[in-house]
Amino acid sequence: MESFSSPMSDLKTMRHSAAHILAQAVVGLFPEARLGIGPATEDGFYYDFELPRPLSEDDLPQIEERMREIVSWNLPFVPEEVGKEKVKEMFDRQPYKQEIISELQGDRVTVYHQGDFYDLCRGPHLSRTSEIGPFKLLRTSGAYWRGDEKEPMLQRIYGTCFESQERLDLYLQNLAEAERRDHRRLGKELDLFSVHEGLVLWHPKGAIIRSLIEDFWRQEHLKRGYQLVYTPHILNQEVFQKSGHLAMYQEFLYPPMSLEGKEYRVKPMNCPGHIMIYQSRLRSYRDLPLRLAELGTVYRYERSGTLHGLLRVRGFTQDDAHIFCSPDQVESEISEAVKLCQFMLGSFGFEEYEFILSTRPEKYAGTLEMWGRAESQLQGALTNLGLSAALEEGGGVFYGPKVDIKLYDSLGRGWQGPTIQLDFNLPQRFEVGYIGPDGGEHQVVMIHRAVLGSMERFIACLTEHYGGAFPVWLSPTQAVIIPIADRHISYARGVEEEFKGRGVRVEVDARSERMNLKVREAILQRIPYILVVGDKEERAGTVSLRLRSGEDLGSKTLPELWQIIQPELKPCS
RNA sequence: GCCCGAGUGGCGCAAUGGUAGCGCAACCGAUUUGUAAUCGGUAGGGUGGGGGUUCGAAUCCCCCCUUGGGCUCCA
Repeated sequence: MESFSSPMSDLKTMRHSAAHILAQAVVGLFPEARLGIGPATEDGFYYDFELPRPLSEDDLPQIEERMREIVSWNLPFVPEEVGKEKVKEMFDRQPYKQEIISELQGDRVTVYHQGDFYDLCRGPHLSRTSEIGPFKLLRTSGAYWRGDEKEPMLQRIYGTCFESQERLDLYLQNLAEAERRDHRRLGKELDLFSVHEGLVLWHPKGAIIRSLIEDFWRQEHLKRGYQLVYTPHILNQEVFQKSGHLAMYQEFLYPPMSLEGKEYRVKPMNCPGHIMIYQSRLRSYRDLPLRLAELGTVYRYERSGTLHGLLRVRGFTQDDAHIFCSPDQVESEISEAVKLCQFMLGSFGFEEYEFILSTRPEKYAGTLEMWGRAESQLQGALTNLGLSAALEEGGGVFYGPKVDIKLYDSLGRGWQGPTIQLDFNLPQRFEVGYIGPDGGEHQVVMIHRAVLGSMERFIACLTEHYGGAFPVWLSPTQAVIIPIADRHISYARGVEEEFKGRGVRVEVDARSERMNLKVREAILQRIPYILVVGDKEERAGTVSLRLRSGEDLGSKTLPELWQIIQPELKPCS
């Protein structure tokens, strides 16, 4: 049961009550409406309905109006304990409610009503409708009954409600701000990439960001004993039959290509290729742990409705690695991988994130014993690092337990990013082994891990995280020199050469436009350093420095400028 | 995939039955400028694709494609 005292649960209660008022309003407008459920959510509430006609956003003001009316009636929310049979009668025209009632334990059920509107509800609620805070209906959408696509599609109305108008306005402002930070919008404005049916085209400015991240990634992996590999984009499909991917993920695979009686598939995973490299010769325990890393591009046919900018795509590059090790190396390898995740995220300015430990699902490969051991190894590695993880019981993949980190987009939606997964399935299917000190053959343990997730998803989150103002070392253009008049261009070129020679991505904006326009555009492009040069600067051998934040740092000599820029050129770690 | 919404020049938008227009960008010209949009001119689309209704279709109907929100948060 929820506590009544904390402000958070007060807000939840209020939103839940708001959902009931929404339902009452909708039933008022559509007496034949069938009700689904209407809970409070993290930042608002919704209610699902089956209605005689589709709703559109244009219906929302009318429904809101009706809600206000109900609020003004100041009806009490009244709970009632009713016998199950009686409740079934009360809701005899509500098939979805019937379904819920028949699944409830016990023979008495709580029903709430405000005015003549009755709803099945555990509560709690506000005491009267007038206590509800300022609210707003936000959007409509479809939602399967019980989230199951075999069930009918209902119409969902989302809204939110706060204790004060200021909080509501702030929330709506945040929504607007999130829209400005949306990576799809920034991707266009900053000319970073475009996406066509889930396939990404990286434009020059996005490509340089990506390649800088990849360079950094490679260096950090080499430092940590990983070996870089490349594997082909297509393989004979026998490999995917053997790995089980073909059977398991059939619907996500692109169809086969046939040539000379052979069938090839575009790879949906990098693991089989890495296993082939491992198995290219006999391995000894002395070779372990063997860490093979690849920025491996994979293709999966995601359902059209789930595609979303760079966050869910059909072709993406995993920052993948497979660690082949002996059972006693597992814990330390996991631990190192977790540390690498932390290091990587920290290097890109992500400070707050949560680990999620997912355990054995209902359908699983391997033995109970393997799972038990692996889960405790994952947990152990986290504990030794002083980290806690949220537990997701049964959330593991069929082939092994995993630890994930979610990255959040500007709207607060979480997306799986870094992940460390144990795999019991592939070593068995491919008989991946090594010769132990005893001269016998032993099965290897495989750890599959990605410390960023995928380049696409990671860069999407990075873009939203910084609102397009990437750190200097990742900025496509790091400095722009703006000559005030044409006669300053040659001085500007000299400054450009000087800093280009020092590895700065700098350019001169020599267009025949006014300085004001160039400054404006430089700021909109989030260029970190804006260097204005005119007569004064040329005489003194300086530049006038302005930052994308709008801050004006005044006149700087070139050595002074270098002192400012140089420390920003490398990732701070 | 499913529900609802949207697709109009490179981008952002207008025109809801009378034959497509605005801003930015592009191009040409003028201007040489002191920290978030200089001025003028030129060109560019037949409205995502296909079919239909109509004297006449961005506008209405049907099919398809693309795209946005959602389909997890358990009375």
